[in-house]
Amino acid sequence: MLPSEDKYLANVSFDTVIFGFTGEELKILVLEYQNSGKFALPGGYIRRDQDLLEAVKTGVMKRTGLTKIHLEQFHTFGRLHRSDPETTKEIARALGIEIPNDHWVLERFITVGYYSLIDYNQVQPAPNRYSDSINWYSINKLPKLMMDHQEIVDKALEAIRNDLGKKPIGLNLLPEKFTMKELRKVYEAILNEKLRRTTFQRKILSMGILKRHEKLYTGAANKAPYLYSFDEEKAQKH
Amino acid sequence: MLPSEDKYLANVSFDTVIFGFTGEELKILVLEYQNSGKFALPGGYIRRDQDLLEAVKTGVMKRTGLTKIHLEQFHTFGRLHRSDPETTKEIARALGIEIPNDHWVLERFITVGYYSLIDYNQVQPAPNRYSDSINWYSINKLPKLMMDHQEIVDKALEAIRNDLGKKPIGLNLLPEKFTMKELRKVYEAILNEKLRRTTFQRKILSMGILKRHEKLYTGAANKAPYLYSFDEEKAQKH
DNA sequence: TTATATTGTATCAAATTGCTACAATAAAGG
DNA sequence: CCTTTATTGTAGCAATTTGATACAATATAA
Repeated sequence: MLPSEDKYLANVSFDTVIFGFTGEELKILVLEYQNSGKFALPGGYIRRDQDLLEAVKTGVMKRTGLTKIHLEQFHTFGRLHRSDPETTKEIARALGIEIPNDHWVLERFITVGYYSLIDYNQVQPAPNRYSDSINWYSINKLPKLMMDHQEIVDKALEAIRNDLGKKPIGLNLLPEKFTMKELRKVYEAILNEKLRRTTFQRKILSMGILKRHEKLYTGAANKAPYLYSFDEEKAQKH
Repeated sequence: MLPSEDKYLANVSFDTVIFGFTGEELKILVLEYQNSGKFALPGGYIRRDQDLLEAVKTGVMKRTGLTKIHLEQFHTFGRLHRSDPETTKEIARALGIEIPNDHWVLERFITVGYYSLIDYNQVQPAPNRYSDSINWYSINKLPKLMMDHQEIVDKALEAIRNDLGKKPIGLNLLPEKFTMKELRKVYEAILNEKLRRTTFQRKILSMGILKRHEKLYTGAANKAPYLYSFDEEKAQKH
């Protein structure tokens, strides 16, 4: 069943770069379409009765199973030949669907890019009805993505690196309570560079947005680190 | 004559916040539609055979007469009721045009926001065929703008403040050669705060992106300041 | 108890920024 | 032509922030 023209806006779509952190690496969710072997970012169309942001939120919820989702819009891609009707047709054909040549999904699309930060361990990735699978791929070892999706990923990374300096968005990639080392590892993975342990700790603590909790006893033969969480009250004041 | 559906993408538009600097104040270009007295940002639709960026560039060229234009995309606005068919109808009616109820320009639009920085003194603002006038308005004394255009201006300001810290975009608001004081005034107008004269000079010069030229003798009874220009070669190295 | 790995902070050096001072003008006015 | 005035360019030092090292405080194993 092809999506109906009455239900969705024409010529506009969204794509999302959904980031997760394994403890070591930064990964994103990539869809693989059945039989055609094409890799793509999760995305979709915008219903005519829905906010753009709502549409994106709903899309990410469906793919991740999460309800509370951190989203940031970072860029809109509007190059003339960025979307490609041939690719769309191929994917459909591999699914046994024939798209009429004048169908709206074959028109040119301008796509709005969002990135999302989620807790890797809470996610049950769910493929959509057109795709074989949805899987985590390391940011450094992505398969060849269709159309301009690699460019979208690159821009998302640029945006998140930029935002990291201003808001403590890195927190969204960790569970509610985390150690200072985990938080630092997140920053290192995003910025792709080592950070000084002591300077990092001092800087983050001096922002006054973290609440300190009990210690975490891992069983390792060394001093146990404290657990921290994001303190909304303290953050408000600033 | 109403724009043809064959020629333009449906449901997507662009709007531009065109900044100029008078020497004291930051201003933007605002259109006023004939008879209806509605104020709006310059914007337009995207031709089906044109890059989004090209469409925006062409639009700004038409309004300003300039050919070399600095453009930055900053946000895309997609709220469900952000565009309003009643407003569009009113504007058309005041022009003596009746828009059929099923016409595509009355549909919902998602709009991509760009800001542009131009040399105030080189501009000959030109109204489009639907508008009475196009005028400079101080950023602090804008008329009531239609639909969500005030929100678009606010976001543009936020974006330019943010970008200013990274790239020396402020230069685009001045003629090719400028004094240090002029550049500082631009920064002050954008950030809406006073900056220390000596610290500003040291910081900008230490970036190593300016070329120093001859002095500017204004006739004032004091030491003449040097003129500077942006040095692309030096900037490349960095 | 001792050894080991890691954490939390203190400490001091190095770099950056804030602030003040002052010499160097460009023109006006005696 | 000498003084006055307003502004510019930069030096110099204090205050703050960041970089780098050191070290005491553990949690567990041996």
